[in-house]
Amino acid sequence: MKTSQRAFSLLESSGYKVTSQRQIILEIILNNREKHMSAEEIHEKANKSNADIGLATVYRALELFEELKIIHKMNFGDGRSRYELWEEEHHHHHLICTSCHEVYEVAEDLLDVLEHKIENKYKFKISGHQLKFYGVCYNCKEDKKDES
Amino acid sequence: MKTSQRAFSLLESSGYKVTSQRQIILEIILNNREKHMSAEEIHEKANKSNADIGLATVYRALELFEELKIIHKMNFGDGRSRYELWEEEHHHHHLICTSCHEVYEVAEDLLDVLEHKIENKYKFKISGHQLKFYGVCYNCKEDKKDES
DNA sequence: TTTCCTGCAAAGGCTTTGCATAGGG
DNA sequence: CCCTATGCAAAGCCTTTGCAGGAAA
Repeated sequence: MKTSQRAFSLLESSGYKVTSQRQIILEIILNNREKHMSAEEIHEKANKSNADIGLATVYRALELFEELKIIHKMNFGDGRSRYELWEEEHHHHHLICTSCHEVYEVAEDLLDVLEHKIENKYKFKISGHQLKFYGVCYNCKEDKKDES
Repeated sequence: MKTSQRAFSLLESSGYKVTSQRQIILEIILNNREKHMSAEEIHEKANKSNADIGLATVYRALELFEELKIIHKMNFGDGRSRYELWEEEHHHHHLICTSCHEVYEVAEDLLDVLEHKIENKYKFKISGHQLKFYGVCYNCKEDKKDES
């Protein structure tokens, strides 16, 4: 469980306290990689398996984790923010199904060439990116059976 | 002013009415390409130069335009949705400065290869994409003067 | 005339904030 | 002990909705 160690020393060295609530919240995120949970969902999970944590505390912890680059806030267009581990090189993309609204992760990155081009042409120092593809996933294709 | 013609025939053929409010709202969007305006900003502009349009009407028009693929709703992480013309092949990306929060547009696309790869590997039929780069823009670079 | 549209205000949903208490270092 | 963190409830935003009057077709 390296990630949590790193995260907590980061908290300490930044002058923040390692509270039980923060530990629980981070643990939930770690145990649910690739789930893109909302604050509400994290809150529910926390209170299902542990003591009572206030929703406001969840929001404050998430804000802090984001500031420390432990997690990433994202938006998939459903009106609430979703969170994901930062992952050193968080070089993956998301496929969002416009039919069932499922979100899939894609390992490929391949944006390096494009990034360099943009950095030079626009004099813009890139520190991160977020790429979403919209479309219809395998499970939602009408002609799914024909493909067997 | 081709785009608005196309938009209004689309409205009619879909059974919606061409009202003055919808015309004004679309006109504002057309006259402010690349501005990524929020509903509130469109509302302000509308009431500055014209009669009174309710904010709810703006939201309803934007929702309709999005459904008809006349515009695109996006999210730049500032808590409100922003809108942009659909533009047949809306193949451009956004540079978001983490310092001044300005949003720039990039003409390059170059995602075709990646898209095909993903379509095949994940059996996902892609219909659109959205790519955001985060970083520091030219105007916010500290070493700006050294580069002259 | 009929049906859809608009404005207003109220309601909704997510997120943030104020304040008194609890708890980490 | 001191100072930050938490919980609760209230407040803040952005967005959506209900409803009665108004405007397209």
